[in-house]
Amino acid sequence: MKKILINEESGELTETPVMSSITIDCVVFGFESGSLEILLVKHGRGIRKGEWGLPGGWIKEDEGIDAAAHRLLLELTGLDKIYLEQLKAFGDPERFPVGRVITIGYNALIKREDYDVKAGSTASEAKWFKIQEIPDLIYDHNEILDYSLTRLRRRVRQAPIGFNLLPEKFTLLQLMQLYEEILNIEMDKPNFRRKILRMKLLVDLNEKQKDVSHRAAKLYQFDNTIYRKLTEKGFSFEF
Amino acid sequence: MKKILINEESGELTETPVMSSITIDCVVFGFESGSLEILLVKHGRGIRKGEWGLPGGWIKEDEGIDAAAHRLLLELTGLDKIYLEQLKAFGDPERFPVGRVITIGYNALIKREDYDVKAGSTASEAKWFKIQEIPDLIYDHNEILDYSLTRLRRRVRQAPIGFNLLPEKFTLLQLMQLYEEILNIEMDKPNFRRKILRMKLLVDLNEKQKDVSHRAAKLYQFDNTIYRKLTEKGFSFEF
DNA sequence: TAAACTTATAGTTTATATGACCACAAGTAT
DNA sequence: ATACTTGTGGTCATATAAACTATAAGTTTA
Repeated sequence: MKKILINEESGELTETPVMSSITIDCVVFGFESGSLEILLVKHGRGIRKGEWGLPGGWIKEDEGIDAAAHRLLLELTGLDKIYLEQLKAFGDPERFPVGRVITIGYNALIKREDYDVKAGSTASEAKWFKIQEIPDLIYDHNEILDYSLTRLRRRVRQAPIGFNLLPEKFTLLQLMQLYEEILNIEMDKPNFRRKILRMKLLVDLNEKQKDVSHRAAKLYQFDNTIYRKLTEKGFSFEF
Repeated sequence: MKKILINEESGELTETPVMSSITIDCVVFGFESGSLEILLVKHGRGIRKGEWGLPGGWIKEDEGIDAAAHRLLLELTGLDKIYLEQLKAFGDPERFPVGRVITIGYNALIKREDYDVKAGSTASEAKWFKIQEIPDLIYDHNEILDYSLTRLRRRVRQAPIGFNLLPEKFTLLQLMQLYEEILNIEMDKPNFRRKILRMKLLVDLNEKQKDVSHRAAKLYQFDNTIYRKLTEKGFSFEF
Protein backbone atom coordinates (compact mmCIF):
# COMPACT_ATOMS: atom_id res chain seq x y z
CA MET A 1 0.00 0.00 0.00
CA LYS A 2 1.25 3.40 -0.90
CA LYS A 3 1.58 4.97 2.51
CA ILE A 4 3.05 8.33 1.71
CA LEU A 5 1.42 10.89 -0.48
CA ILE A 6 3.65 13.87 0.11
CA ASN A 7 4.16 16.08 -2.87
CA GLU A 8 7.67 17.38 -2.32
CA GLU A 9 7.17 20.43 -4.45
CA SER A 10 4.08 21.73 -2.73
CA GLY A 11 4.86 20.14 0.57
CA GLU A 12 1.19 20.14 1.47
CA LEU A 13 1.14 16.88 3.28
CA THR A 14 3.45 16.72 6.23
CA GLU A 15 2.14 13.60 7.87
CA THR A 16 1.62 10.14 6.60
CA PRO A 17 -1.96 9.87 5.47
CA VAL A 18 -3.77 6.67 6.15
CA MET A 19 -5.39 5.23 3.08
CA SER A 20 -8.85 3.87 3.42
CA SER A 21 -11.55 2.44 1.23
CA ILE A 22 -14.73 4.41 0.85
CA THR A 23 -18.15 2.96 0.20
CA ILE A 24 -21.61 4.39 -0.20
CA ASP A 25 -24.62 2.87 1.50
CA CYS A 26 -28.12 3.99 0.58
CA VAL A 27 -31.31 3.83 2.58
CA VAL A 28 -33.88 3.74 -0.19
CA PHE A 29 -37.35 4.72 0.98
CA GLY A 30 -40.58 3.93 -0.77
CA PHE A 31 -44.23 4.42 0.15
CA GLU A 32 -46.73 1.78 -0.88
CA SER A 33 -50.34 1.30 0.24
CA GLY A 34 -49.88 3.29 3.39
CA SER A 35 -46.60 1.78 4.48
CA LEU A 36 -43.12 3.23 4.54
CA GLU A 37 -40.72 0.69 3.12
CA ILE A 38 -37.01 0.29 2.59
CA LEU A 39 -35.22 -1.49 -0.22
CA LEU A 40 -32.70 -4.06 0.95
CA VAL A 41 -30.44 -6.36 -1.03
CA LYS A 42 -29.32 -9.87 -0.28
CA HIS A 43 -25.63 -10.57 -0.14
CA GLY A 44 -24.73 -13.13 -2.77
CA ARG A 45 -21.41 -14.35 -1.45
CA GLY A 46 -19.10 -14.63 1.47
CA ILE A 47 -19.56 -15.72 5.01
CA ARG A 48 -22.60 -13.50 5.34
CA LYS A 49 -24.23 -14.92 2.24
CA GLY A 50 -27.97 -14.66 2.34
CA GLU A 51 -28.07 -11.83 4.83
CA TRP A 52 -29.72 -8.53 4.02
CA GLY A 53 -28.01 -5.19 3.86
CA LEU A 54 -28.32 -1.69 2.51
CA PRO A 55 -27.59 -1.32 -1.19
CA GLY A 56 -24.24 0.29 -1.78
CA GLY A 57 -20.84 -0.04 -3.32
CA TRP A 58 -17.41 1.36 -3.82
CA ILE A 59 -16.78 4.91 -4.80
CA LYS A 60 -14.62 5.29 -7.90
CA GLU A 61 -11.52 7.34 -8.27
CA ASP A 62 -12.33 10.72 -9.83
CA GLU A 63 -15.97 10.35 -8.91
CA GLY A 64 -17.80 12.75 -6.63
CA ILE A 65 -19.63 11.32 -3.63
CA ASP A 66 -23.11 12.32 -4.75
CA ALA A 67 -22.28 11.10 -8.24
CA ALA A 68 -21.27 7.72 -6.85
CA ALA A 69 -24.53 7.42 -4.96
CA HIS A 70 -26.51 8.27 -8.08
CA ARG A 71 -24.56 5.75 -10.14
CA LEU A 72 -25.08 2.97 -7.62
CA LEU A 73 -28.80 3.64 -7.45
CA LEU A 74 -29.05 3.71 -11.21
CA GLU A 75 -27.39 0.31 -11.34
CA LEU A 76 -29.74 -1.01 -8.68
CA THR A 77 -33.06 0.48 -9.71
CA GLY A 78 -32.64 1.73 -13.25
CA LEU A 79 -33.68 5.16 -12.04
CA ASP A 80 -31.77 8.37 -12.43
CA LYS A 81 -32.72 11.71 -10.86
CA ILE A 82 -33.53 10.07 -7.57
CA TYR A 83 -33.90 12.46 -4.65
CA LEU A 84 -30.79 12.04 -2.50
CA GLU A 85 -29.49 13.47 0.75
CA GLN A 86 -26.16 12.62 2.24
CA LEU A 87 -26.45 11.56 5.87
CA LYS A 88 -22.90 11.43 7.18
CA ALA A 89 -19.84 9.23 7.25
CA PHE A 90 -19.73 6.11 9.39
CA GLY A 91 -16.21 5.08 10.26
CA ASP A 92 -15.95 2.90 13.31
CA PRO A 93 -12.64 1.03 12.81
CA GLU A 94 -14.43 -2.22 13.63
CA ARG A 95 -17.48 -1.69 11.45
CA PHE A 96 -16.16 -3.71 8.55
CA PRO A 97 -14.54 -7.08 9.21
CA VAL A 98 -12.06 -7.23 6.35
CA GLY A 99 -10.31 -3.91 6.76
CA ARG A 100 -10.79 -0.25 7.40
CA VAL A 101 -13.68 0.91 5.31
CA ILE A 102 -15.46 4.19 5.85
CA THR A 103 -18.93 4.40 4.43
CA ILE A 104 -20.99 7.41 3.52
CA GLY A 105 -24.70 7.04 4.13
CA TYR A 106 -27.45 8.42 1.92
CA ASN A 107 -31.19 8.77 2.15
CA ALA A 108 -32.92 8.16 -1.15
CA LEU A 109 -36.62 8.83 -1.71
CA ILE A 110 -38.22 7.21 -4.70
CA LYS A 111 -41.68 6.96 -6.20
CA ARG A 112 -42.69 3.33 -6.07
CA GLU A 113 -44.63 3.66 -9.30
CA ASP A 114 -41.38 4.47 -11.12
CA TYR A 115 -39.47 1.53 -9.78
CA ASP A 116 -39.35 -1.59 -11.88
CA VAL A 117 -38.02 -4.60 -9.97
CA LYS A 118 -36.51 -6.14 -13.06
CA ALA A 119 -34.69 -3.04 -14.19
CA GLY A 120 -31.60 -3.24 -12.04
CA SER A 121 -28.88 -5.82 -12.41
CA THR A 122 -29.02 -6.86 -8.80
CA ALA A 123 -32.76 -6.48 -8.65
CA SER A 124 -33.51 -10.17 -8.27
CA GLU A 125 -31.84 -9.97 -4.91
CA ALA A 126 -33.62 -6.81 -3.84
CA LYS A 127 -36.76 -6.63 -1.75
CA TRP A 128 -38.89 -4.03 -0.03
CA PHE A 129 -39.27 -4.28 3.75
CA LYS A 130 -41.76 -2.46 5.89
CA ILE A 131 -40.12 -0.23 8.45
CA GLN A 132 -41.43 -2.34 11.31
CA GLU A 133 -40.13 -5.56 9.76
CA ILE A 134 -36.49 -4.82 9.12
CA PRO A 135 -34.32 -7.86 9.84
CA ASP A 136 -30.82 -7.86 11.31
CA LEU A 137 -28.54 -6.37 8.72
CA ILE A 138 -24.89 -6.88 7.91
CA TYR A 139 -22.11 -4.78 9.42
CA ASP A 140 -23.40 -1.57 11.02
CA HIS A 141 -26.29 -1.18 8.61
CA ASN A 142 -28.91 -1.23 11.34
CA GLU A 143 -27.14 1.69 12.95
CA ILE A 144 -27.07 3.57 9.66
CA LEU A 145 -30.75 2.84 9.21
CA ASP A 146 -31.61 4.18 12.66
CA TYR A 147 -29.76 7.36 11.92
CA SER A 148 -31.43 7.56 8.54
CA LEU A 149 -34.92 7.27 9.98
CA THR A 150 -34.29 9.88 12.64
CA ARG A 151 -33.01 12.19 9.95
CA LEU A 152 -35.93 11.52 7.63
CA ARG A 153 -38.43 12.25 10.39
CA ARG A 154 -36.74 15.55 11.14
CA ARG A 155 -36.29 16.54 7.52
CA VAL A 156 -39.83 15.74 6.48
CA ARG A 157 -41.08 18.35 8.95
CA GLN A 158 -38.74 21.06 7.76
CA ALA A 159 -38.76 20.71 4.03
CA PRO A 160 -41.27 19.55 1.47
CA ILE A 161 -39.43 16.37 0.56
CA GLY A 162 -42.18 13.87 1.26
CA PHE A 163 -43.58 14.43 -2.22
CA ASN A 164 -40.66 12.45 -3.62
CA LEU A 165 -42.30 9.34 -2.18
CA LEU A 166 -45.70 9.97 -3.78
CA PRO A 167 -46.89 9.69 -7.36
CA GLU A 168 -46.71 12.83 -9.43
CA LYS A 169 -50.42 13.40 -8.83
CA PHE A 170 -51.73 12.69 -5.35
CA THR A 171 -54.65 13.44 -3.07
CA LEU A 172 -54.44 15.33 0.17
CA LEU A 173 -55.35 12.19 2.07
CA GLN A 174 -52.45 10.31 0.55
CA LEU A 175 -50.13 13.09 1.60
CA MET A 176 -51.53 13.10 5.10
CA GLN A 177 -51.19 9.35 5.42
CA LEU A 178 -47.59 9.65 4.31
CA TYR A 179 -46.93 12.05 7.17
CA GLU A 180 -48.82 9.87 9.59
CA GLU A 181 -46.78 6.85 8.60
CA ILE A 182 -43.39 8.54 8.64
CA LEU A 183 -43.94 10.44 11.86
CA ASN A 184 -45.96 7.67 13.46
CA ILE A 185 -48.75 10.00 14.55
CA GLU A 186 -52.42 10.51 13.83
CA MET A 187 -53.66 13.65 12.16
CA ASP A 188 -56.97 15.36 11.66
CA LYS A 189 -58.12 15.46 8.05
CA PRO A 190 -59.75 18.89 7.91
CA ASN A 191 -56.95 20.50 9.87
CA PHE A 192 -54.31 18.92 7.66
CA ARG A 193 -56.04 20.12 4.49
CA ARG A 194 -56.24 23.66 5.72
CA LYS A 195 -52.64 23.75 6.87
CA ILE A 196 -51.12 22.38 3.69
CA LEU A 197 -53.38 24.39 1.38
CA ARG A 198 -52.66 27.58 3.28
CA MET A 199 -48.99 27.18 2.34
CA LYS A 200 -49.96 27.53 -1.31
CA LEU A 201 -47.28 25.23 -2.62
CA LEU A 202 -49.57 22.65 -4.13
CA VAL A 203 -50.97 22.97 -7.62
CA ASP A 204 -54.66 22.14 -7.85
CA LEU A 205 -54.87 20.04 -11.02
CA ASN A 206 -58.67 20.28 -11.27
CA GLU A 207 -58.64 16.58 -11.80
CA LYS A 208 -60.09 13.73 -9.81
CA GLN A 209 -59.12 10.22 -8.90
CA LYS A 210 -60.42 7.46 -11.10
CA ASP A 211 -61.42 3.89 -10.39
CA VAL A 212 -61.83 4.33 -6.69
CA SER A 213 -64.68 2.75 -4.85
CA HIS A 214 -65.71 5.88 -3.03
CA ARG A 215 -66.06 9.57 -3.65
CA ALA A 216 -63.10 10.62 -5.80
CA ALA A 217 -60.72 13.18 -4.33
CA LYS A 218 -59.06 16.06 -6.07
CA LEU A 219 -55.53 15.54 -7.36
CA TYR A 220 -52.70 17.88 -6.51
CA GLN A 221 -49.13 18.27 -7.60
CA PHE A 222 -46.06 19.63 -5.86
CA ASP A 223 -44.17 22.30 -7.74
CA ASN A 224 -40.61 22.92 -6.68
CA THR A 225 -40.44 26.21 -8.56
CA ILE A 226 -43.28 27.59 -6.47
CA TYR A 227 -41.57 26.39 -3.32
CA ARG A 228 -38.34 28.13 -4.25
CA LYS A 229 -40.14 31.38 -4.96
CA LEU A 230 -41.91 31.18 -1.62
CA THR A 231 -38.71 30.52 0.34
CA GLU A 232 -37.11 33.50 -1.33
CA LYS A 233 -39.95 35.56 0.09
CA GLY A 234 -39.14 34.27 3.54
CA PHE A 235 -41.58 31.37 3.70
CA SER A 236 -40.36 28.35 5.56
CA PHE A 237 -42.04 24.98 5.41
CA GLU A 238 -42.91 23.49 8.75
CA PHE A 239 -44.98 20.64 10.08
CA MET B 1 -0.71 1.24 -3.91
CA LYS B 2 -2.51 -1.84 -2.84
CA LYS B 3 -5.44 -1.86 -5.20
CA ILE B 4 -7.20 -5.02 -4.26
CA LEU B 5 -8.51 -5.77 -0.84
CA ILE B 6 -10.45 -8.92 -1.51
CA ASN B 7 -10.42 -11.40 1.29
CA GLU B 8 -10.57 -14.68 -0.57
CA GLU B 9 -11.96 -16.57 2.35
CA SER B 10 -14.93 -14.34 3.00
CA GLY B 11 -15.17 -13.09 -0.51
CA GLU B 12 -16.88 -9.95 0.70
CA LEU B 13 -15.29 -7.56 -1.71
CA THR B 14 -15.95 -8.33 -5.33
CA GLU B 15 -14.76 -5.11 -6.90
CA THR B 16 -11.54 -3.23 -6.69
CA PRO B 17 -11.89 -0.65 -3.97
CA VAL B 18 -10.33 2.72 -4.55
CA MET B 19 -8.14 3.83 -1.72
CA SER B 20 -8.40 7.37 -0.57
CA SER B 21 -7.00 9.58 2.16
CA ILE B 22 -9.41 10.88 4.75
CA THR B 23 -9.09 14.12 6.61
CA ILE B 24 -11.15 15.91 9.21
CA ASP B 25 -11.89 19.63 9.00
CA CYS B 26 -13.45 21.45 11.91
CA VAL B 27 -15.45 24.64 11.98
CA VAL B 28 -14.79 25.84 15.52
CA PHE B 29 -17.33 28.37 16.72
CA GLY B 30 -16.87 30.77 19.59
CA PHE B 31 -18.98 33.63 20.96
CA GLU B 32 -17.23 36.70 22.27
CA SER B 33 -18.65 40.11 23.15
CA GLY B 34 -21.73 39.63 21.04
CA SER B 35 -20.02 38.23 17.97
CA LEU B 36 -20.00 34.76 16.52
CA GLU B 37 -16.47 33.84 15.59
CA ILE B 38 -14.61 31.01 13.91
CA LEU B 39 -11.15 29.71 14.64
CA LEU B 40 -8.90 29.52 11.59
CA VAL B 41 -5.30 28.40 11.25
CA LYS B 42 -2.58 29.69 8.98
CA HIS B 43 -0.90 27.22 6.70
CA GLY B 44 2.78 27.10 7.49
CA ARG B 45 4.18 25.54 4.34
CA GLY B 46 3.62 24.78 0.70
CA ILE B 47 2.46 26.85 -2.20
CA ARG B 48 -0.48 28.13 -0.18
CA LYS B 49 1.74 29.20 2.73
CA GLY B 50 0.25 32.04 4.70
CA GLU B 51 -3.33 31.35 3.67
CA TRP B 52 -6.03 30.60 6.19
CA GLY B 53 -7.97 27.40 6.45
CA LEU B 54 -10.09 25.30 8.75
CA PRO B 55 -8.18 23.38 11.40
CA GLY B 56 -8.01 19.71 10.58
CA GLY B 57 -5.78 16.79 9.90
CA TRP B 58 -5.46 13.19 8.90
CA ILE B 59 -7.48 10.47 10.44
CA LYS B 60 -5.43 7.61 11.87
CA GLU B 61 -5.81 3.96 11.15
CA ASP B 62 -7.87 2.27 13.86
CA GLU B 63 -9.29 5.60 14.94
CA GLY B 64 -12.99 6.41 14.85
CA ILE B 65 -14.07 9.54 13.01
CA ASP B 66 -15.42 11.36 16.04
CA ALA B 67 -12.35 10.31 17.97
CA ALA B 68 -10.11 11.78 15.30
CA ALA B 69 -11.97 15.08 15.45
CA HIS B 70 -11.65 15.18 19.22
CA ARG B 71 -7.94 14.41 19.03
CA LEU B 72 -7.28 17.10 16.47
CA LEU B 73 -9.14 19.70 18.50
CA LEU B 74 -7.30 18.67 21.63
CA GLU B 75 -4.01 19.21 19.82
CA LEU B 76 -5.19 22.57 18.56
CA THR B 77 -6.92 24.04 21.58
CA GLY B 78 -5.87 21.94 24.54
CA LEU B 79 -9.54 21.25 25.20
CA ASP B 80 -11.19 17.91 25.49
CA LYS B 81 -14.92 17.28 25.79
CA ILE B 82 -15.68 19.82 23.10
CA TYR B 83 -19.21 19.69 21.73
CA LEU B 84 -18.98 18.18 18.24
CA GLU B 85 -21.38 17.39 15.43
CA GLN B 86 -20.40 15.73 12.22
CA LEU B 87 -21.58 17.65 9.17
CA LYS B 88 -20.96 15.36 6.22
CA ALA B 89 -18.26 14.20 3.86
CA PHE B 90 -16.93 16.48 1.15
CA GLY B 91 -15.41 14.59 -1.71
CA ASP B 92 -15.23 16.52 -4.95
CA PRO B 93 -12.41 14.79 -6.86
CA GLU B 94 -10.91 18.22 -7.55
CA ARG B 95 -11.17 19.62 -4.06
CA PHE B 96 -7.62 18.80 -3.09
CA PRO B 97 -4.80 19.58 -5.51
CA VAL B 98 -2.34 16.84 -4.61
CA GLY B 99 -4.56 13.79 -4.84
CA ARG B 100 -7.92 12.36 -3.97
CA VAL B 101 -8.71 13.35 -0.41
CA ILE B 102 -12.13 13.11 1.10
CA THR B 103 -12.71 15.27 4.14
CA ILE B 104 -15.28 14.95 6.86
CA GLY B 105 -16.54 18.23 8.23
CA TYR B 106 -17.37 18.93 11.87
CA ASN B 107 -19.03 21.71 13.77
CA ALA B 108 -17.39 22.38 17.12
CA LEU B 109 -18.86 24.71 19.73
CA ILE B 110 -16.56 25.92 22.46
CA LYS B 111 -16.75 28.28 25.40
CA ARG B 112 -14.32 31.09 24.71
CA GLU B 113 -13.53 31.42 28.40
CA ASP B 114 -12.09 27.89 28.36
CA TYR B 115 -9.87 28.41 25.37
CA ASP B 116 -6.25 29.33 26.02
CA VAL B 117 -4.48 30.52 22.90
CA LYS B 118 -1.13 29.24 24.08
CA ALA B 119 -2.35 25.77 24.94
CA GLY B 120 -2.30 24.16 21.53
CA SER B 121 0.84 23.34 19.62
CA THR B 122 -0.25 25.18 16.50
CA ALA B 123 -1.96 27.92 18.49
CA SER B 124 0.46 30.64 17.47
CA GLU B 125 -0.90 30.29 13.96
CA ALA B 126 -4.53 30.27 15.02
CA LYS B 127 -6.83 33.26 15.08
CA TRP B 128 -10.49 34.05 15.64
CA PHE B 129 -12.43 35.63 12.79
CA LYS B 130 -15.83 37.23 12.99
CA ILE B 131 -18.37 35.53 10.76
CA GLN B 132 -18.66 38.57 8.56
CA GLU B 133 -14.91 38.84 8.09
CA ILE B 134 -13.91 35.42 6.88
CA PRO B 135 -11.19 35.60 4.23
CA ASP B 136 -10.78 33.35 1.21
CA LEU B 137 -9.81 29.96 2.53
CA ILE B 138 -7.75 27.13 1.07
CA TYR B 139 -9.27 24.30 -0.94
CA ASP B 140 -13.05 24.03 -0.54
CA HIS B 141 -13.05 25.33 3.01
CA ASN B 142 -15.35 28.24 2.23
CA GLU B 143 -17.87 25.77 0.92
CA ILE B 144 -17.57 23.67 4.06
CA LEU B 145 -18.00 26.79 6.14
CA ASP B 146 -21.16 27.79 4.29
CA TYR B 147 -22.63 24.39 4.86
CA SER B 148 -21.56 24.54 8.48
CA LEU B 149 -23.27 27.85 9.12
CA THR B 150 -26.49 26.76 7.49
CA ARG B 151 -26.44 23.67 9.64
CA LEU B 152 -25.66 25.59 12.82
CA ARG B 153 -28.54 27.98 12.19
CA ARG B 154 -30.93 25.10 11.73
CA ARG B 155 -29.63 23.08 14.65
CA VAL B 156 -29.66 25.94 17.11
CA ARG B 157 -33.42 26.24 16.62
CA GLN B 158 -34.09 22.57 17.14
CA ALA B 159 -31.86 21.63 20.00
CA PRO B 160 -30.45 23.43 23.00
CA ILE B 161 -26.87 23.46 21.78
CA GLY B 162 -26.24 27.21 21.91
CA PHE B 163 -25.31 26.89 25.56
CA ASN B 164 -22.05 25.29 24.51
CA LEU B 165 -20.93 28.71 23.30
CA LEU B 166 -21.76 30.51 26.54
CA PRO B 167 -20.03 30.50 29.93
CA GLU B 168 -21.32 27.98 32.44
CA LYS B 169 -23.35 30.74 34.10
CA PHE B 170 -25.08 33.22 31.84
CA THR B 171 -27.88 35.78 31.81
CA LEU B 172 -31.00 35.57 29.72
CA LEU B 173 -29.86 38.60 27.74
CA GLN B 174 -26.59 36.91 26.83
CA LEU B 175 -28.53 33.90 25.63
CA MET B 176 -30.86 36.05 23.60
CA GLN B 177 -28.00 37.95 22.01
CA LEU B 178 -26.41 34.64 21.07
CA TYR B 179 -29.55 33.69 19.19
CA GLU B 180 -29.80 37.12 17.62
CA GLU B 181 -26.23 36.87 16.39
CA ILE B 182 -26.41 33.33 15.07
CA LEU B 183 -29.78 33.72 13.39
CA ASN B 184 -29.16 37.30 12.37
CA ILE B 185 -32.50 38.51 13.70
CA GLU B 186 -33.76 40.87 16.39
CA MET B 187 -35.74 39.59 19.31
CA ASP B 188 -37.95 41.06 22.01
CA LYS B 189 -36.52 40.78 25.51
CA PRO B 190 -39.70 40.14 27.51
CA ASN B 191 -41.00 37.66 24.95
CA PHE B 192 -37.69 35.82 24.83
CA ARG B 193 -37.56 35.53 28.63
CA ARG B 194 -41.02 34.07 28.81
CA LYS B 195 -40.46 31.60 26.05
CA ILE B 196 -37.18 30.20 27.34
CA LEU B 197 -38.30 30.14 30.97
CA ARG B 198 -41.53 28.40 30.07
CA MET B 199 -39.46 25.51 28.75
CA LYS B 200 -38.14 24.95 32.26
CA LEU B 201 -34.76 23.73 31.16
CA LEU B 202 -32.72 26.45 32.76
CA VAL B 203 -31.61 26.28 36.37
CA ASP B 204 -32.12 29.52 38.26
CA LEU B 205 -28.88 29.86 40.23
CA ASN B 206 -30.25 32.58 42.54
CA GLU B 207 -27.07 34.43 41.80
CA LYS B 208 -26.45 37.75 40.14
CA GLN B 209 -23.87 39.21 37.83
CA LYS B 210 -20.99 41.06 39.45
CA ASP B 211 -18.96 44.05 38.34
CA VAL B 212 -21.44 45.25 35.80
CA SER B 213 -22.22 48.94 35.46
CA HIS B 214 -25.95 48.53 35.52
CA ARG B 215 -28.61 46.51 37.26
CA ALA B 216 -27.24 43.00 37.66
CA ALA B 217 -29.16 40.21 35.99
CA LYS B 218 -29.87 36.78 37.36
CA LEU B 219 -27.56 33.98 36.33
CA TYR B 220 -28.86 30.76 34.85
CA GLN B 221 -27.34 27.43 33.93
CA PHE B 222 -28.28 24.84 31.35
CA ASP B 223 -28.70 21.33 32.66
CA ASN B 224 -28.53 18.55 30.13
CA THR B 225 -30.03 16.05 32.54
CA ILE B 226 -33.17 18.14 32.83
CA TYR B 227 -33.33 18.43 29.06
CA ARG B 228 -33.09 14.69 28.62
CA LYS B 229 -35.84 14.09 31.15
CA LEU B 230 -38.06 16.59 29.38
CA THR B 231 -37.51 15.06 25.96
CA GLU B 232 -38.39 11.67 27.35
CA LYS B 233 -41.71 13.18 28.36
CA GLY B 234 -42.24 14.33 24.79
CA PHE B 235 -40.92 17.86 25.06
CA SER B 236 -39.15 19.14 22.01
CA PHE B 237 -37.03 22.24 21.96
CA GLU B 238 -37.93 24.77 19.32
CA PHE B 239 -37.11 28.35 18.50
C1' DT C 1 -28.15 64.06 46.41
C1' DA C 2 -30.81 64.09 42.50
C1' DA C 3 -31.28 63.34 37.85
C1' DA C 4 -30.11 60.70 33.86
C1' DC C 5 -29.16 56.42 32.10
C1' DT C 6 -28.91 51.46 31.40
C1' DT C 7 -30.57 47.05 31.90
C1' DA C 8 -33.91 43.76 34.16
C1' DT C 9 -38.35 42.24 34.57
C1' DA C 10 -43.59 42.29 34.65
C1' DG C 11 -47.95 42.99 32.43
C1' DT C 12 -51.42 43.78 28.52
C1' DT C 13 -53.35 43.39 24.25
C1' DT C 14 -54.10 41.65 19.63
C1' DA C 15 -53.51 38.63 15.94
C1' DT C 16 -52.80 34.14 14.56
C1' DA C 17 -52.31 29.20 14.64
C1' DT C 18 -53.75 24.84 16.53
C1' DG C 19 -56.52 21.02 17.94
C1' DA C 20 -60.82 18.92 18.70
C1' DC C 21 -65.06 18.44 16.99
C1' DC C 22 -69.46 18.51 14.11
C1' DA C 23 -71.88 18.36 9.81
C1' DC C 24 -72.78 17.41 5.42
C1' DA C 25 -71.69 16.25 0.49
C1' DA C 26 -70.53 12.94 -2.97
C1' DG C 27 -69.83 9.01 -4.37
C1' DT C 28 -69.85 3.28 -4.00
C1' DA C 29 -71.53 -1.20 -2.39
C1' DT C 30 -75.41 -4.14 -0.78
C1' DA D 1 -83.19 2.85 -0.73
C1' DT D 2 -79.92 2.27 2.79
C1' DA D 3 -75.58 1.78 4.71
C1' DC D 4 -70.92 2.89 4.18
C1' DT D 5 -66.72 5.26 2.93
C1' DT D 6 -64.17 9.19 1.91
C1' DG D 7 -64.02 14.18 0.80
C1' DT D 8 -64.73 18.80 2.18
C1' DG D 9 -66.39 22.89 4.79
C1' DG D 10 -67.33 25.16 9.13
C1' DT D 11 -67.09 26.30 14.32
C1' DC D 12 -65.12 27.12 18.73
C1' DA D 13 -62.08 27.00 22.54
C1' DT D 14 -57.38 27.30 23.56
C1' DA D 15 -52.53 28.15 23.14
C1' DT D 16 -48.98 30.80 21.23
C1' DA D 17 -46.54 34.65 19.26
C1' DA D 18 -45.65 39.46 18.42
C1' DA D 19 -45.83 44.16 19.59
C1' DC D 20 -45.98 47.26 22.93
C1' DT D 21 -46.19 49.71 27.66
C1' DA D 22 -44.68 50.14 32.18
C1' DT D 23 -41.95 49.84 36.12
C1' DA D 24 -38.05 48.26 39.03
C1' DA D 25 -33.26 48.10 40.25
C1' DG D 26 -29.20 49.34 39.91
C1' DT D 27 -24.92 52.76 38.03
C1' DT D 28 -23.00 56.93 36.45
C1' DT D 29 -22.88 61.91 36.10
C1' DA D 30 -23.34 66.53 37.34
